[in-house]
Amino acid sequence: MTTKTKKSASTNKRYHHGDLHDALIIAAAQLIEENASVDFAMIDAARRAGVSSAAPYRHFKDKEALLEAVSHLAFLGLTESTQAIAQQFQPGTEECIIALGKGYIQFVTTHPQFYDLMWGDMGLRAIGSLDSDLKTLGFYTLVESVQCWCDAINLSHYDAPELSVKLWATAHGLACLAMNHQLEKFLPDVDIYRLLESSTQTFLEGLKSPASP
Amino acid sequence: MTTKTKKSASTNKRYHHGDLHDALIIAAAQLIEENASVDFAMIDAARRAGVSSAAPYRHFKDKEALLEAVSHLAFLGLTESTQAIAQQFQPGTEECIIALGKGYIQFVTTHPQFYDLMWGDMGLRAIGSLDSDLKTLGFYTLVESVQCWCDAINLSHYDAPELSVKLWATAHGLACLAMNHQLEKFLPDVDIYRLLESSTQTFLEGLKSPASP
DNA sequence: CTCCTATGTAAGAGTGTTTAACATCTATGT
DNA sequence: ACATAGATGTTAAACACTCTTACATAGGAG
Repeated sequence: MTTKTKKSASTNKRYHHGDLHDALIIAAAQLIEENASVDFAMIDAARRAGVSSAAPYRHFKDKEALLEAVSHLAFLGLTESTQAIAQQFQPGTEECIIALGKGYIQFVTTHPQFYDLMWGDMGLRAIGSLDSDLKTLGFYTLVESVQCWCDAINLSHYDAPELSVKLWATAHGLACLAMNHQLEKFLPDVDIYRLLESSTQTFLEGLKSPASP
Repeated sequence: MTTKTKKSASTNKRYHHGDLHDALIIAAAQLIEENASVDFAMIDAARRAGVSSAAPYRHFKDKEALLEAVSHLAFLGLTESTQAIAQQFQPGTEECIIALGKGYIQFVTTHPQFYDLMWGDMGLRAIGSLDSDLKTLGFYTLVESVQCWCDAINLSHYDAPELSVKLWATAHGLACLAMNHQLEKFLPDVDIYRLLESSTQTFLEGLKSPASP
């Protein structure tokens, strides 16, 4: 025996390890970050948490379930970041809408390794319960701001969710292209945030134009 | 021996199989399509081509090399589709620009299994030689049309590549969101092509507005 | 015809996921 | 306290997949 009783490193919520469930999520997130890929090894996450290779299966049905938990964490981060930004700006202003877009791009591009988890491969399958709430919260923050913008300049005939999807798509697309190094290929030394800003401004300008659908 | 000499099914370029190289690419593409994932098994591609599990490694260094070849095929399809569309419309018209966007969305969303290969995980690493030419051809088709549009209505002070990137980003973003079932979640019964069309129109309208950067 | 090289096969090493059987810890009731 | 049930963790091994090595064979050039 090695007398490694490991009594109370952290809050002693769980039995043996203390909190293997969360420790595994954190370990997996770290490995994904380090490898810049979701293709980490289950056994490495286990080792990093200080347990044997089979232990994780007491907490997660399989590797995909662990990935889903990490995905949940990632969406939590995005949602929190979005809401924090919304509170720093006057809702309904162009600045607010642009800031939300910039924040989105910032989050996505600074965590490229989480992309697959959030929108890629994984997004297509699985992802059950958390799907409804967590994934939509951030979007409705944007919708709220867009609705305010419409009301403020007498354009209430527009459908705020639809406009929001269009704005979201542009930010999402720019973030994707940036992560794939497409932006720098066609626009050397481009600033993605400036791109989003001017793009959004042009779009909003178009909405104000008399020749709008 | 099974007397399966398989003499001349296709052009007899290669020795034993005839053309294992291409047969493997096709088999891999099929498997990716069927599994709706790039996570196919090398041995299955080999079996489908009628050879042993080690044979593919005579033609492809590893699995990633085979995936890269499939990716090449996918980009070829996208490029051809884009150029075909460009030829059907008067360059420089809004119809042409919108059609290019619709074609892009059509290609991406009808081949969702190729997304990872083209823009996802794989896109980030590897992908060597084909990167420069094939991946850019389609884009420059768009740039050309945008440039014509600018010239046609005296807006030549705009940077066509930059505008093209913005338009591309919107189409790309919409396609991504559609594949992840985000569109239908927030806009039930939405038509993504109508969304792209109105979005593009609004953007172009914004460019014509006097209050443009 | 014989040899060289491109191509393919068989077998297995290495890596990683997951399960099964067994061991140990914590909580709970008495 | 103490026993016990059930949750948590360990070891060993089954299974799947990638990729390598050693050997076999086919077809063309001399």
